[in-house]
Amino acid sequence: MKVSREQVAENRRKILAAAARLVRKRGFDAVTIDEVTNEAGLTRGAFYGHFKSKSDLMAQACGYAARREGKLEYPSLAYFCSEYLTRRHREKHGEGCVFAATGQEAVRQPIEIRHELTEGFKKRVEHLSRSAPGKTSKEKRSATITAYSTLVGALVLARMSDDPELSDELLSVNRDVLLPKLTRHSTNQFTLRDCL
Amino acid sequence: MKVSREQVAENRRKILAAAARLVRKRGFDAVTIDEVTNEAGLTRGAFYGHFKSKSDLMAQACGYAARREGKLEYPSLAYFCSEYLTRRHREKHGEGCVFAATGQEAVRQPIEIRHELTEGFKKRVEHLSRSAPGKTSKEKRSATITAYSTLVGALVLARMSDDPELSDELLSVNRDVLLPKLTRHSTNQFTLRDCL
DNA sequence: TGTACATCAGTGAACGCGCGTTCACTGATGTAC
DNA sequence: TGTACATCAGTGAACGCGCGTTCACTGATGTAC
Repeated sequence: MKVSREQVAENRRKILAAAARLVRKRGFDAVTIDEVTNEAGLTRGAFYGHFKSKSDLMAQACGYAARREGKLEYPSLAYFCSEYLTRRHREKHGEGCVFAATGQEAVRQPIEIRHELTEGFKKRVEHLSRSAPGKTSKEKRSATITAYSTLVGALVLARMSDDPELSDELLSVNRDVLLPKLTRHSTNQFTLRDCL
Repeated sequence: MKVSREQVAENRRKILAAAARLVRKRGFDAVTIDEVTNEAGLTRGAFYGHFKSKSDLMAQACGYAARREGKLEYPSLAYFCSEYLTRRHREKHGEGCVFAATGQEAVRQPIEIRHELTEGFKKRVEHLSRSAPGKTSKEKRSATITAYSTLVGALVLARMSDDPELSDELLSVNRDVLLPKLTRHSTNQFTLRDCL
């Protein structure tokens, strides 16, 4: 049956949020239209009124997740790293960093998906660079890129590992190496709670 | 038709090598039994004489790739990093680092697959630690783990990026940050060519 | 404001395709004599 | 060493299932009067 215009917008938003969660939890190939629409409280058939195809949805969901699902403020790089390398983040497969959760699979996905992720990553680097250590903006950017690379690799490897000790070690070792470098010169404003 | 015992062993080896290549290139879900057996010069039906199931093959293929496909010598950590962060490695989707190529997807795969990757990763860290900077073996291990995390993250992000400049930047920035740290104290034996 | 009806978002069955897996068959291997 | 035959690795058709996508239908919305 027909629904109100507000309901249409709300349904679309729900599909997008469900997709952004499920693509990180289950991956591009494994997530199904059924799962996504059911999580949004709809049925399969409603889907194609909102999106052109599955990969269209995936691209938009990646963009949504990469833009931190609409959150406007960014945490400092130091705080971001400190929250990133935690058991909590490692366990949150549906809500964590979209680059660590889908970046590697995205290589084999349509260019639209890679594009959304790339643009999201650029934005994030720009934001985080502001609070990065370094005298010039080039130094700040380098510090951010290396830190982010380390975060993504550490999380991917920690999640991959079936040995809990190794997994914890990956988080703690990288934390010990990374954090001192960032807090030394940073403004140390550990105020934001929504960094992931 | 029946084939000789040597041919059976050779066929099995070919299937394994093809799977190790294709799983890195196409991912666990996307690679098919058809692709693998055809690349090995066989047909679909021959498969179940060699492996219990697709995921059995995937686990063995991951173990095979993680053990560097039978290569015995390990390069130094510095040389390993220097070869890792190259355009050549970024482009070699089927032959590069198995952790960067499949680690993130492996999270959603059967435990046997994760186990093979984890054990392979442990072995590799142990080997590379020997040539890592640091006074104690704990320091060497920490340096190796951080370096490897950075490598994996950098390669995943570089491959994800649809912007060639950003992709190159991910390689070069991490290279500039990582290599000086490793060569300062290392033995500098850049002799091995088979590090990936 | 009230009513009649055209619109159209959502439903759920159906379609088509691809893939993992099975199986009856083939014919080369390798062994028993 | 030579031969007859049992074994069994590989073949390719077939099965079953799941998933993306389509479509005829339903009934609530929202507009024209």
